Amino acid sequence: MTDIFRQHIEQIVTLTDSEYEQVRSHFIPKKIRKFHTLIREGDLVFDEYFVMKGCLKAYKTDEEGKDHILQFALEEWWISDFKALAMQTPATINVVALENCEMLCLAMESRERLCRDLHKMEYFFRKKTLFGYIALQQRVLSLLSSTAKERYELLLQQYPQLFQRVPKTLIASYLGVSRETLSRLNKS
Amino acid sequence: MTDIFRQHIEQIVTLTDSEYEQVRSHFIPKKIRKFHTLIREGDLVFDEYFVMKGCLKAYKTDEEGKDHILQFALEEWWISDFKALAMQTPATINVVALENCEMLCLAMESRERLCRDLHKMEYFFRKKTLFGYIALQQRVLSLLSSTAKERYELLLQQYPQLFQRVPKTLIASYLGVSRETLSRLNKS
DNA sequence: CGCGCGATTGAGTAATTTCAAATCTAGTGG
DNA sequence: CCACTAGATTTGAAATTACTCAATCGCGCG
Repeated sequence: MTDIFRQHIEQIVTLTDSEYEQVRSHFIPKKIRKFHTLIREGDLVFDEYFVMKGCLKAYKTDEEGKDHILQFALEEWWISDFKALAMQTPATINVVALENCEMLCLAMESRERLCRDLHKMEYFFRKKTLFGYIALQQRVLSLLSSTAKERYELLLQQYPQLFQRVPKTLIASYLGVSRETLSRLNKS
Repeated sequence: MTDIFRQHIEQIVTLTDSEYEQVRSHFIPKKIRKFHTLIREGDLVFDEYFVMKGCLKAYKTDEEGKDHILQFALEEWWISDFKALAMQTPATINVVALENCEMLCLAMESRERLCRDLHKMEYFFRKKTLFGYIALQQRVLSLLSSTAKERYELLLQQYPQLFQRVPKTLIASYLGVSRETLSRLNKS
């Protein structure tokens, strides 16, 4: 089998087989069924997850009960409540499976130990985090300076698979508009 | 003198004097005057900057000529066009001094070399980037789920100094509302 | 004193939201 | 194969919100 996890890491650093075994040994497979919750608001969070198969959403529910999507995670994405994980505070978002999912679970201590023991992995996580930071800067800029239609088209272009797999309502709440407005965008 | 740069790093990793000298030797002091441009859209970007004194804005101008603030940088903040720096593509934002500024300038190769030579510094940059990522996630969530008034009050609470130092117009374009709307928020 | 910049206010306009209803679609069981 | 149902999407109309543009205000500085 082609190991998408190893490939994912080796896009950034090359590993010997024994290094890879060392890395892999810290990840624990985990499955979760469609609609089930991986992280619930208020929970303490100890792990982050690499998605092998399936699709999840991380979202926050506001006072009025409306949901706002912080991120989706398809195959080869990482997901968690990174703030809760880093600060060891209760989760402020929910993470829920949109399909049956298979993940690799990495405990925070495992990540830190990997980074300590394998300089390459500290490099890997630094780069990965930097790319995430850059992507979020782009998202902030697009929230500030683009119309909903432009944001929609950009997302469609960047992640066309997403539109086959998640309901439009969720796309709307990722883009920051109501589902009715999103629907009307397609027409014009 | 109290070295705010060393303190800044030692909030995350402790360094021996000689390690600190090694780190410090890669940073080149740079001054820039109020209203002058550090990075101009279209430039190639080779450096990132640690602000010792002063205040800058990173912003994008849209097709209609309106500015949108991606970030401010006060003392002890880092600023650059991180996307342009990481990808070695032309800058898509401008970085301009709002006051006379003193910075420490770090070339990308110097950062990578520091990370290679000093595992502690790779750890430092990984953590720093993670905190930046988390802060941006919070900003995305507040853009999606909070009213302009709530975002204003959060910013005021987190960075009260900012309001003494930058015009309200810029605060408005950071929050994603017109300056008139921001002005009316204070009243209600 | 008067100039200029930033902030505020008012009025009209444009865009988005809300709420309700209608339509479409995929999956289920007869 | 077809009818039925639940969920998702679309459409319509009214209400709300934010925007634009223009005018005014307030303050610091020469």
